[in-house]
Formats: sequence, C-alpha cells, structure tokens
Amino acid sequence: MPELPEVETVLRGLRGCVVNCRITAVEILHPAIIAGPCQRFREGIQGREIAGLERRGKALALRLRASDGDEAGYLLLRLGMTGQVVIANHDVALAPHTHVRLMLNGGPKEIRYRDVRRFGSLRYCTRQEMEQVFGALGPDALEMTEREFRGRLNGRKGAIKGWLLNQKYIAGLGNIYADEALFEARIHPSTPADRVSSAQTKKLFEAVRHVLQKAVALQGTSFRDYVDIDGRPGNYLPRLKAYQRDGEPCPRCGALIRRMIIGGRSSHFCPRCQRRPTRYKTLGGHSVP
DNA sequence: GCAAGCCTGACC
DNA sequence: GGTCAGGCTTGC
Repeated sequence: MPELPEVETVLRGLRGCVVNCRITAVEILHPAIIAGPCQRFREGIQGREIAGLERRGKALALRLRASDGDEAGYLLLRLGMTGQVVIANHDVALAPHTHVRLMLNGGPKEIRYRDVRRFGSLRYCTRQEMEQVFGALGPDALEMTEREFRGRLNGRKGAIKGWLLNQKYIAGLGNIYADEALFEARIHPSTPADRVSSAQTKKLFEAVRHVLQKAVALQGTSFRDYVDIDGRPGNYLPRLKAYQRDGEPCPRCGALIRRMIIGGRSSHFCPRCQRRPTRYKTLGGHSVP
C-alpha cells in the first residue's frame, strides 16, 4: 500500500530519471483512471517538460513546463491502494492493468501507470488547483513540527487511530505506518485523541517520524503490490512489528498481537504494551474513574 | 468476504 | 464543524 515512504521512494526514482524529459505522447488505456475530462488531461501534459517533483503526504505532483520555459501546471498522481509508477521501454510488453503510458523524449523510455484496484487517479491541474489539493491536506508527516502535531491533535475526540489516518490533520500515514507508530509509542489505537497524555503525544510524534524515516531509508514496505519505478519491492516488511502480525508474539513482551476493527479499519496492536487508558469511559458526560 | 485510500453524504 | 458509514474495485 503506497503511504508516505512508498510515494517518497517513487518520487526519488522519478527525480533521477524523468526531470527535464518531455512528454511526447500520451496513451490512455483506461479512461476511468483519469480524474476530469481525458481531453483536458491530454492537452495539459502533452508536449510539456517535467520540471520537477513535489509531494505532500501520499500525493505526488510532477511540475510541468512549456517549451518557452513558462510554468504549465502539474500532473497530479494519487496511487490509491495498488497504484504503481514504473519506467519501461516502449517495446516491453505491458503488464496487466496498465492504464496510462507517457512516452518521454520520443521514446523508447516511458512512464507507465498500473493499478489493479483502480483506486488511484491521474489528473492535470493548474497551479491553483494543485495548491488547492495540497492545501486540503494537513502538513506532511515528515515536515510537521511537534507543535503543529500537538495543535492539530488538541481537542479531537475520535480514536487516535482515525486521527492518524485522517489526511487533513497529518498527511502521509496509512494503515501500516499508523499501526506501527502506535505500537512504537505504546498507545492503544482506540484511545480517544483527547485522552492521549502530553508525554504520550511526544512519544507518538517521535514514533511517527522514526517509523517513516526508517521506512523511507528502506524504500518502503511491499505488502502486496507496491514496487518502485524499477519494479523492485521495498525492504521494510521484515521490520513490521504489529501490522498483519495478529496471533504472533509481540516483539517487546511476547503477548499475542491482536487485531480489531477501529474506525472501520483493521488495527493491530499488543494488548499488553498498548493499554487502553482506564479512566476515559464517560457516563452523562462525566469522567468515571 | 475481505483489504485498502479517498470521496460523498447522513447525522448530530 | 466533526464523526462515521458506504461505495468504489478485484485478486486472494
């Protein structure tokens, strides 16, 4: 599942091989993957050069430039659940579920977008539209300060797990790294956000950074589908301590990792290391010890 | 039937 | 405004 570390790995791969390339042909094999009219997409990106790459959370944007050097909007990529961006030679057979091909500099090199589940999308955006999309997201999880983290957590009543997954508060975490960060910080995923103590908040902030930085260094986690632009899987999978390890012993204390649905998402945690706070049940709005 | 990210809409 | 449920998709 592409979360921040996987998207960052894709960005770094693209930065090394598509910057200053011109998109000379656009082939859309599955129009439903394009957000908005296909014609606008085509006209927006065809003939443009890729001037640079930007990322906020899981959103990836290719900055475009016209032949005269003027800015020419963005190609916005969201990988959804199973989206893959790979560099391939034009004559190499298409992998199944390849939806878009962008030929570079007349070929043979091209960017291919593949997506089995088709939860992802490609979109042409003006700079204003792109800023709107990025602006709707919270700060990038690796850019945000502890002060911002605390400020955005403050007063939230829902489960901390749901808060971590909500991209408008903090951008970049998905189910894998949310569970891993909560495990590292020893916080039960169903703890109401406003019951996370100040000390725990600090631990959680540091755990989010630590887990994401480590995962970026290892080129992400390949649970099912994720691969980088050269088709290689990430190396973080063996480092997962809680995600999808229900029934296995906790690497810290040996208790069996449990799985439960919280906020509609499966959550994996150690019932011994990650205790629920005992005093948050409310009756008639009053705290009951 | 389940998993995921993200969008929409219902509800208070 | 927040919070939650539903729907999209398809290989396992």
